[in-house]
Amino acid sequence: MNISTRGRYGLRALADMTIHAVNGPVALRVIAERQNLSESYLEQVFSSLRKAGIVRSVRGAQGGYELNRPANEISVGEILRALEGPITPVYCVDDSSPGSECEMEKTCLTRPFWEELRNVVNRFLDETTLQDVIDKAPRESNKEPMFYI
Amino acid sequence: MNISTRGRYGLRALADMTIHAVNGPVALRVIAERQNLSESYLEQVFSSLRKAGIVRSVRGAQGGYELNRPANEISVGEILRALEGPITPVYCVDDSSPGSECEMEKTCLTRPFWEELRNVVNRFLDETTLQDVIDKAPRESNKEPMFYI
DNA sequence: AAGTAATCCTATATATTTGGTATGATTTTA
DNA sequence: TAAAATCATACCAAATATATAGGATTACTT
Repeated sequence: MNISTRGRYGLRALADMTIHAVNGPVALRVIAERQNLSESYLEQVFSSLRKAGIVRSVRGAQGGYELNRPANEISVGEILRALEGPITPVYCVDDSSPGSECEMEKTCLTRPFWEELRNVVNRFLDETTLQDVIDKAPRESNKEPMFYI
Repeated sequence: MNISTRGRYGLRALADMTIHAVNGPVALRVIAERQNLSESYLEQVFSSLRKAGIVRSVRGAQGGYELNRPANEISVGEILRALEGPITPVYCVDDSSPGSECEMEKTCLTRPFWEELRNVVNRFLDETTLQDVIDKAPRESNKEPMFYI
């Protein structure tokens, strides 16, 4: 039951970017340094976020990334799904990708339970926004450089 | 955000065992056959369940496993934790194993969020019992052999 | 125009985890 | 004594995660 580094780094980097955005885009180099993450790895992460419409990029010198929408209109579910794929405790209750249905769907003893767990998790993730994440973050983290989770 | 086969097979095997228990222990060979699982792999799974006090074993011919407590007194959280280790979306909010604390605990931007997610998941898992899982299972599954999730 | 700073893209490498199999020992019943 | 079961541990192959590397492209600055 684990979120990989893509999701962890991605969410943390987004929170960092949002907090430190003054005006104009923020370069990955800056985020990577502040959060002690690999810039190259963040590139891959932000590529996914851009393709999902969560951030937009500005290329060239003085470029970088910025949120594509206000932080309170971006759910954590959306972010994690962009980075991790469908969030589901077991693949067989992933209703997002047709063809992934378990063949014993109708008779499986545990399927109804897993569906419920999936719903509990996704409901929470979809109700929580990037802004909520930031609001819950400790104060000091807005001032000093962070290190890795 | 995935539960591995240990947790999936384990929960399904337990549900199967509970449903089909008449009196006396059920052999893994029978469960494995009915649920189309590897008996050898189930041995490892049930070894963990036994050490966690969820099932008890009867050795020798005509032996097998049976629940160590009524199904409505065994939570899914207990089962999954025995098979998967601590259920936590990110390792750094695993409060069960001391020493695993993230060093940036106090200042991490995302830690409070991950803690909340961990709590949402574990609350649900601890509130749901093996009996609940069975009660939600489709009727037919009590009669016919199942196949794998 | 040149240099630089940034994103973008894709291939590759390495380490870890997962999902088992295999082997044999031990225990108990028939 | 034979058979049926748990118990314990070692091992292995494949998949996945976690990056690193190298270059191409774009745009700003001087």
